[in-house]
Amino acid sequence: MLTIEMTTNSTNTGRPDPTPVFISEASGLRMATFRLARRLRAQRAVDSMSDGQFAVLAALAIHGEHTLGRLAERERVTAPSMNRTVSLLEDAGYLTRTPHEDDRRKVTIALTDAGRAVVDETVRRRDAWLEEALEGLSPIERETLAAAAEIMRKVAER
Amino acid sequence: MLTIEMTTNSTNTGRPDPTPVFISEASGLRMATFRLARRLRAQRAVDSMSDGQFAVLAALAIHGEHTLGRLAERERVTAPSMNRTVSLLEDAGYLTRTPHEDDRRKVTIALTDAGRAVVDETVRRRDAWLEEALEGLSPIERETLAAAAEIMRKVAER
DNA sequence: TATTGTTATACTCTATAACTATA
DNA sequence: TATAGTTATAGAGTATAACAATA
Repeated sequence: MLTIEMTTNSTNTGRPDPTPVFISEASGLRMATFRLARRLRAQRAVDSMSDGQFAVLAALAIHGEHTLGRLAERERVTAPSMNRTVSLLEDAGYLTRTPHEDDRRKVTIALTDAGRAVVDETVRRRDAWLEEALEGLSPIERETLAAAAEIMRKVAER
Repeated sequence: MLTIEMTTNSTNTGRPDPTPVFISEASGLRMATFRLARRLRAQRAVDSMSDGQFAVLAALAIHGEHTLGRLAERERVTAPSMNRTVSLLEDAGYLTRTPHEDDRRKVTIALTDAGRAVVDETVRRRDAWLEEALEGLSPIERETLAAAAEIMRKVAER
């Protein structure tokens, strides 16, 4: 895989840019992705819940119960940080911490019904907001977005 | 022909879904947008800088100098929060705080060359990462993403 | 001895309330 | 009196270091 040197910014030294069209594509997609993500993130079930807290609940909803260490690893924070977040969510009644069956050093962290409800309601609001927006588009535009979503997932996973 | 991968809600209660295709489109786009945004956000010039700090520098780079209040308003945080972030960025040499010309209660906050360099380098890295990913795609896939970016911006602005 | 989780401590980022300076 | 910014204080979220329990 070859590396491309990009010079799109305002500190351009004057050297001509070899691939102007591709650069424009990347910048446009980057900005559009950030703006749409920001709008979607604003749609929440519990307004006082931070993104980090919600991400933990969402991970448990999608991937099932975790040990503390695996949860910290998945969210890319340290174990003490995750321990603190988990404690707050436990106090709020959104998840439970139970001793692991086999290895008693570990704990099993799982969603409660209340925690699952928060995830479901947040997902519902975000999708409802987006759905309403999609309804204002043409069929071709919607097909373009659906196809783009597949490609974006592929790109994000590389 | 593109197949949309269904990612139904695992807590579906059995209630019939009135618009399964549209919801699938929305869910797919929502998840793809969040994942790509997360990957892009990880590409930074200064690794220790928080998203909030970088957002301030980016706002100054895009929209020019601000008073403290306008900057807080734009980033949707309180004036004391923004004041603290601005103080840290000022200490780090990324922006300057100067008295306002007309109204001496106000301060004018502007990027330094170092601050602009951080913004430029971060943008460069994100676009370079994305550009490399785009190179692995077909021309049609790239066209789809370029068209989708336009639509996503339109959707985000509604 | 190594691993898993937790506690101790510290710094950033957020907020609300109170204060200073200026209009 | 109202506005712009700042300071005081507190809670959330992050980290590293040290500790306890278990394998």
